[in-house]
Amino acid sequence: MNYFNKLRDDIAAVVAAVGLPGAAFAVEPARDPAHGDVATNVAMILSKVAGRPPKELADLMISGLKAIDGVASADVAGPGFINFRLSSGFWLAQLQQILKSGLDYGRCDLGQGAKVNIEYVSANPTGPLHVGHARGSVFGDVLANLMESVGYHVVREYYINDAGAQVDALARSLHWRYREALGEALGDLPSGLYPGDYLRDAARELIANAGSRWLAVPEDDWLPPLRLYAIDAMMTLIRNDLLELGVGQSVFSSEHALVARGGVDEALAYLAEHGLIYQGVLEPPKGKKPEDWEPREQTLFRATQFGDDVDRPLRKSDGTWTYFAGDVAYHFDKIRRGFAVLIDVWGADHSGYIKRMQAAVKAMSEGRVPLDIKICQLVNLLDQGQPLKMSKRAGRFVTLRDVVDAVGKDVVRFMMVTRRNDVPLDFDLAKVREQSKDNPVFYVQYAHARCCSVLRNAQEAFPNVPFEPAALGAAPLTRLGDPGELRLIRALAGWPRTVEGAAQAHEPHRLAFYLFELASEFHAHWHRGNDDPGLRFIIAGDPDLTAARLGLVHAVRFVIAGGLRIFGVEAATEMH
RNA sequence: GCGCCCGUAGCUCAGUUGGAUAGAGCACCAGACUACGAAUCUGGGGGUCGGGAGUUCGAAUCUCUCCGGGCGCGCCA
Repeated sequence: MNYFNKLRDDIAAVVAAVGLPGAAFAVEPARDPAHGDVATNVAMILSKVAGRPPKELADLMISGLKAIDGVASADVAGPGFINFRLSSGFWLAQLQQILKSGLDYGRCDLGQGAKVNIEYVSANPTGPLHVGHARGSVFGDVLANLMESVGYHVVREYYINDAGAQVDALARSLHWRYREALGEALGDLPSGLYPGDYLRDAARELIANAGSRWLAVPEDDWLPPLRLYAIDAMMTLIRNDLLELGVGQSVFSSEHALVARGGVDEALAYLAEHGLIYQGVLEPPKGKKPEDWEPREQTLFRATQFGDDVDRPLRKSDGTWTYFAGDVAYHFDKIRRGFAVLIDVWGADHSGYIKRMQAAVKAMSEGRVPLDIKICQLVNLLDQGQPLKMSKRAGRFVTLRDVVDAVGKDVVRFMMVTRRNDVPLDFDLAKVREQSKDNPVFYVQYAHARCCSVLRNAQEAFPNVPFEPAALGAAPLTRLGDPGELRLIRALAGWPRTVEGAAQAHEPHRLAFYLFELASEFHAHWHRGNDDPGLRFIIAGDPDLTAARLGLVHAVRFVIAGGLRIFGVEAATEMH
């Protein structure tokens, strides 16, 4: 389906036929349409290994290249590029392919069913998700959709950090609110506990379920059960927030459960067997020595053997595991579950942990399982250009739910992947409600709605002509030939390559840019019809031409809707 | 002090994994509606790709080094 791949195979066959060695060369869209449709650097790449000038090699191959199916012309240009122009028959065949594939155009089997684990969100279960979580949630979810669409078997996962001091604080916070709700006058909430009304709600539910049975017992007795109760309540909250956003992991892995079943011991035993754990003393960080620094002997992982800067501690001085030890065990578990690729989606504040985690995975998988860690930078929440103030300390922050309720899930989802994950993103509540080109969600959906609109109108104009995509595949598509129409077809035919590239790079934002550009091409072509009515899609009295052009409209609609489906965004059929 | 990320038009950002003359949008200027939906479109000006050096046929992209911004830096997760 990705015609660049097909052409590369054809070109490679010509290379072999003239007796040149194989090489990794590129087949790409020509940068300038004046150059042609497709360009390859094969002659320049081969010139290095063959020790002959690119031009000479190109001349050697040119007659073979011109004979490739679908190639209308091939020319040598510039420093040794070979530019191809593809035949109109070739482009019409692409269009037919789109009409045949429908919403599935662009799907492929690149991944060949390989198992990929994508872990995302993994927010601590201490409260509802805030707007900062939206980016990682959507990024992970869209990346998962994208990987599935190119043939990977994807498992979407959430790691619940339910084993540390934070969930103890959560349990104490719940107990405080519980006592409060049962009538005790407690005054201000002690520092270190979680404010926020959601725990008042949880306390009231607790009373409904358990009455006052946790009131008069010592902390050692109420803490473990209330911790479980609180984590469960918070995870319910979080899951519901995620569902509101259209995000749904299928696997929720509990750190507590992992530790309880000996996962940490197993992972560390594996590392110990391979001689990667030792007792040692770390140097203080240079130039920033903490005031309370004391040399301390710790259990360390030899991360430096796998590219990290220092060896990393696995055990705290009180004998319990560090967070890193738990994460090592968790990734060991993922490796043992047989994933070929691991992807973690983290917030920017965790970027300091990338190297050590990758070192651990490299060590535990003997270099076989790549771990790609995608860092999501901050989202600057604005309203009409003004930053929205939030105070997490006071428990007042803009929740994910607030934002989804305000602008809708489709808008949040699309906007979160309109930037590369590793650059900060401005999210302006006023702007995304605008119906203008400033608002990319609107602009893309508007293009789709226009497609739907013209299809409705056409059916009214020709009540007896079948305009379904299946019928249009056989329509006289050769009636298409206007340069604007061919531009659109070329743009459409580039979709599979865009999907493949985005999937290989784990960069879903590329799809957003593609869709914006495709929408732009479509709007532009639309307006050519304003200036020249002969270019409109619906031509009264010419059902054949209308049918051919509606084939193009259907194709645009399919690609936009298929792209939006990867984003998990509805393709609107009308704008209001 | 060290590590990672970022630095591209006045602003917000792309740049197809090293390719040809670096591209969009916003803003600014000049135009296009008795409409297949003008919520849009057409044209114009605007650049030392943070600076410098290197690698090669060729660098925004790779290496080194400075400058600037963000995040992080042994018992927080």
